[in-house]
Amino acid sequence: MRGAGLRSGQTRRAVMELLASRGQCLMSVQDVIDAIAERGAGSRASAYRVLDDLYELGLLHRMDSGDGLARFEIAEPDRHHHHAINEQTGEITAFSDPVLEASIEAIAQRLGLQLTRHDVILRGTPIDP
Amino acid sequence: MRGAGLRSGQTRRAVMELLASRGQCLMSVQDVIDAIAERGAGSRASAYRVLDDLYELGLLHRMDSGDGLARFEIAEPDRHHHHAINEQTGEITAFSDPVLEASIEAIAQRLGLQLTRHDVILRGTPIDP
DNA sequence: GTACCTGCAAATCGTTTGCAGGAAA
DNA sequence: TTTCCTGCAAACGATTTGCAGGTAC
Repeated sequence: MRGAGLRSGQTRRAVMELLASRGQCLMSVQDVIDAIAERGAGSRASAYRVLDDLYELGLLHRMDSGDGLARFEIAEPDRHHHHAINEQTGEITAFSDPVLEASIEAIAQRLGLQLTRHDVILRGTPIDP
Repeated sequence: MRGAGLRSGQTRRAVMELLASRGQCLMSVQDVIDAIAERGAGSRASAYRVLDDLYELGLLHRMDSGDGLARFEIAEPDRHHHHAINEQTGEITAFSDPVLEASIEAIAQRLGLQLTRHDVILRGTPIDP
């Protein structure tokens, strides 16, 4: 981060600490703003700027789930995963699957595409056992 | 469509004819508005309303690609597919893959999820051969 | 001391909605 | 002739930007 010429302002520090502490958990920008506000730091504009900076640096993952809200979570390279949305509750859970990844890899190769990113979003309702 | 109590207004007809003629091709709402405007029909508001109606009926697929624009294409049940985005040109191409679908199916089962929808979006740059 | 960061408020932009008139059935 | 559809303009809500002052280094 320092390498990119970024300094350590209060909002940036608060956002990074927040997301680092949450792990694989998508948060909407508003969630982030509320959370850092509780710590007594941050404005809406700064939150958007910080999230965007960190995303550009590849430190965050971003998901646009179709409800018009951007969501972010910390990028942990060794914990690659995707998300499933419970349409009844709106709850988002993470999952990972090597077969899925392999097939995506194969498709990219077939398409002649050097992947920079890929997203898989599952939506559905829980099956009562 | 008639079954849902919908009538055949000029905007609705223009949008349906447009998307039906395009096939598996995502169009942004603005694209749709421009296209039907050329035919001398349609307003922004009606376009949004019509697209939303048709989407609710399951006649259209919708994709929110992260650039803040909603895109639609006609839903052809026997032509299930996903999309790959060329990050250099913004061009969107469709692809389908049975292995991918099977792995998604398996994941949903493992998660105890009755899928209502699933999206896969690949982003990358073309590999020069 | 300089360049970056922050907060505020105003501006943007895609999308939605209220309303009154026009059209389909 | 009832109900739905349309267009216009205003409203909305998430995100962005201009600017002036504060802060990291």
